Amino acid sequence: MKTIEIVEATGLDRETLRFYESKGLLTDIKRNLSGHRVFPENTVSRIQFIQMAKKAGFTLAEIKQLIDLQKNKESCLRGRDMAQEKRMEISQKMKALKKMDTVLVQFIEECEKNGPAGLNRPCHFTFDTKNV
Amino acid sequence: MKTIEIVEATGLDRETLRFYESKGLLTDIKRNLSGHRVFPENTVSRIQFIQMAKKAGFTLAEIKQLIDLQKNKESCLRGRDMAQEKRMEISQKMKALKKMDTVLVQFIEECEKNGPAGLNRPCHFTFDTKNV
DNA sequence: ATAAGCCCTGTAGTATACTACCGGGTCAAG
DNA sequence: CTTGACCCGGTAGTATACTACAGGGCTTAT
Repeated sequence: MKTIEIVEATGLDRETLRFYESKGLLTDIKRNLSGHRVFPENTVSRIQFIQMAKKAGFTLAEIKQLIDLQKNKESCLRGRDMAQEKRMEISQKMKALKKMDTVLVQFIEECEKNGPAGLNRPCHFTFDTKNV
Repeated sequence: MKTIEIVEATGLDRETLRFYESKGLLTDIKRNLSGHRVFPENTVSRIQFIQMAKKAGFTLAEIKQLIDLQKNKESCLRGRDMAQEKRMEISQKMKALKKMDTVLVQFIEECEKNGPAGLNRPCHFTFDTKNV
C-alpha cells in the first residue's frame, strides 16, 4: 500500500505516519524503485490498534513494547507477564475513570438541585476527593 | 498549611506544586511575612482530585476548566453541560480500555495455549484491531 | 514537455507536563 | 550564632507526541 492509501484509510497525517515509522511502530516498510514507501497490508489495522491504545492512555513507547513482542525477540513468557502488567494498569485506569464519573454525576446533581431556574446561577461545588 | 506539609501529605514534588500553582490549579494561596506560601486546608484533597483526573487521562488544562467552575465565573448551566461532555469522554475512554483488555486477554490465551512449555517459545500474535 | 500533485530526507518548531538549577533569603535546633 | 533544612523567584532543560517547513525528486494527465 502507498502512503496516500494509508492516510485515506486511517485519517492519520502523512508526517505522523513518518513519525510512527521512525519510532518503530510501523514495521516491514519497503521501498519501490523511486524510494517511495510501500506499506504491508496489515498497516491499517496496526494503526487502528495504535489509535485504540493511545485512547486507552498508553504511550507510544508502551505500544511499541507490545508490538515488538510479535517479532520473536522476546519469549512468550516475558510477553505474557508484560500483558498481565498492562491489564493491571488498565484496571487502575478504569477505577480512576469511575471515580471521575462519580464526581461529575454529583456535580451535575448539585447543578440541577434547584430545578431549571437554578442552572442560571453560579456553581457551588468543590472538585476534590471528598466527592468520590 | 506550609509547602512541606503539602509535599508530605500528597507525595507531589515541591517544584510540581509551584508548577501547578502557576497553571492556576491551586488557588487561594497566601503568603506569610517572609513571603513563604500558606496553602488553604482543601489543597490536599484538591491535589488528590488532580491526580485522579490525570490518571483518568485528563490534561491539566481540562482539569483547570473543571476547577474554575466553582469560582462563580461560569453559570451552573454551562458547568453542567461541560460535566456532561466530560462524562461522554469518560465512556469513550472506558470503551478503549475494554478493547485493549480484550486484545491482551487473547494474547495471554495464545501464549498459554501450548501449556507451560510453550511459554519459552517466541510469540505468534499480531497486535491489531482484528483481535478486538 | 510541463504543471499539478504526490513523494523524499532532514531539520526545526510547538504544546504539555514536568524537572533541575541558580543565587540568595528564612527558620529552628544546638 | 552558626549550620542545616527549608523556602523564594526566575530561568533553562527534558521527554513525549506531534507539526511544519525547506529544498528537492517522481508521476501522470494534458
